[in-house]
Amino acid sequence: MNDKKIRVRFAPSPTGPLHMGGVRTALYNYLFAKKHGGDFLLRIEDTDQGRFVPGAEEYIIESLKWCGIQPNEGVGFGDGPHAPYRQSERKPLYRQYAEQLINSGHAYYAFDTAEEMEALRKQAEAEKRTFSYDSFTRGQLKNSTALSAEETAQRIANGEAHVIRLKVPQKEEIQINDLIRGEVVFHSDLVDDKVLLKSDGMPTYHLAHIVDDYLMKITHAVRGEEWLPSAPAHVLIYRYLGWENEMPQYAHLPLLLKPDGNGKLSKRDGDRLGFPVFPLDWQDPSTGEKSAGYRERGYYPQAFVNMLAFLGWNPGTEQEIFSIEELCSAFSFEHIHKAGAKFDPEKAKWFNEQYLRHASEQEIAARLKSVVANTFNIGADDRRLSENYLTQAVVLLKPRVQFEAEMPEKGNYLFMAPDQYDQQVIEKKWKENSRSFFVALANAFSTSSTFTASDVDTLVKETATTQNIKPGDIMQLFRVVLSGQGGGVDLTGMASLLGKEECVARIELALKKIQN
RNA sequence: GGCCCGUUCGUCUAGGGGUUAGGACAGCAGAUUUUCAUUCUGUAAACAGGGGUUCGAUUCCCCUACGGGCUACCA
Repeated sequence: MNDKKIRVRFAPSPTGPLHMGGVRTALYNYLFAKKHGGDFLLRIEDTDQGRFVPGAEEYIIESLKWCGIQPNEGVGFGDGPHAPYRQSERKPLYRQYAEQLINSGHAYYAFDTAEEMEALRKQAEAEKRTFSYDSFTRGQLKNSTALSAEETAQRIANGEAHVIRLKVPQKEEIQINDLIRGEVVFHSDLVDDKVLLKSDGMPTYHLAHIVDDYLMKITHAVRGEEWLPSAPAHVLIYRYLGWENEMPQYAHLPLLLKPDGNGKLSKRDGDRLGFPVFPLDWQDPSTGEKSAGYRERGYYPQAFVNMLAFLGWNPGTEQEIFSIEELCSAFSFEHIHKAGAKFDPEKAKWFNEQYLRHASEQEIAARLKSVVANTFNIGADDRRLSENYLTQAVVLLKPRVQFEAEMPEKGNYLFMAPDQYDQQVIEKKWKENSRSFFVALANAFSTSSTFTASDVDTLVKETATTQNIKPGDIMQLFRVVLSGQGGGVDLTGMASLLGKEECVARIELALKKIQN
């Protein structure tokens, strides 16, 4: 068992954009596979034709690519020895296994219609019970355990719609050994007769994932905790199919919870609290409804992945910043916390900030170039678009933002002269001698041969002294004159970057516009 | 309702029969700074409750409470 090659899968259904919780599940699968030199594959569980959403599969693939969680086998990733990896394309495979279960007496045909089931459920609800299709009720329902063999055969021969259900035994204890939770015991009396094959001939998740996991030689099934209640049915299916020895080890992951209040994290929470719940932007093809993605919000995929990894897992050390390679070697199921994790959008930003701090200024500058050009309408040969200028701008801006995309807006004064000036600062700091100070400063700038940050510092202080002003009294005014704003990047660094001519021009502009 | 899983600072979590219960985010205070940040320092903040077991429980067991999940011909 232990010498088998580790094979895990991520098996989402294409019913919409991939939720960040799903990405985390994929990530844990990936980390576990890589840690043990195993395989990680992507299987698309599209057995519900009614819930299929166009574009969802592509979205899943693109999301995994963006995150750097690359399957080495599966839909969108070159398939592999077990193709196809899309369950709808494997449809003919499943019926034989359902029939095998019927033949061995572990499953049966059921002819109850959806309407009949609905009525039963309503009635039970009215009596404050829950209807369950199980070992206690199946005898009174329309299925091959209750009907005669002739009638069953007749109905099938007539082409009557039917499903195949698992025949769950009474009075058995079903134990599953979960990698995260240890031994969990269920009583079979409380397990319902799950539908294995639907009336449209498609398998349900229960049958399909088992057949595929078996055929695809999956060794570990890592999935969300919402699957734990149906795990005993899965154990039974493996057992009755004769595959119990090949059954993968199950690991049920804790869920991602809402930041406030209770319940699992949903799309609504993102809208309500203003953070993305999905890796990429998504627009619902039928409603046109849009959902924000981490990528478009400006998150680095590495930061997103790092953040996700720490939601329910920890390395057991105090290190928090991990590359995906480091995550691979540090990962283990023992360090997965059992309780659900409330998602904290603030911490997510913090992770991005950490990656931003360590990002290369040159690379950020290169990425920002076209945005800056467009935003400020700057021609290609302008010095403000030079690598050097942009890089210096990034150096100044980097410590004050959490996302590199904030930089152009936050540092707009590095790319264009202000058109208005912070009135509060002007009123408070502008004195009768201010005008003469700036005239003198412009003069001093003009005659200076070099213009480094420390040159600016010296020139400002010298001018202040000759004008009989304390440097502290004009520093913020100087900032407003140059940028229009009372706060911002390092002042002398900014002046130096803007350059002598631009500074002089901005002083003259300010002198014209500020009336005091 | 039933079944299953869970419960350490506000949040993510470490730890584990004897600890000053550790870290991070957020908060607060201070230092630095021309501003806003960054950075640094400091600070406040937790073992849900009750029973056991034990010389000793936050740690092990049970109960309760609370939270979560499931209870479809959805996954």
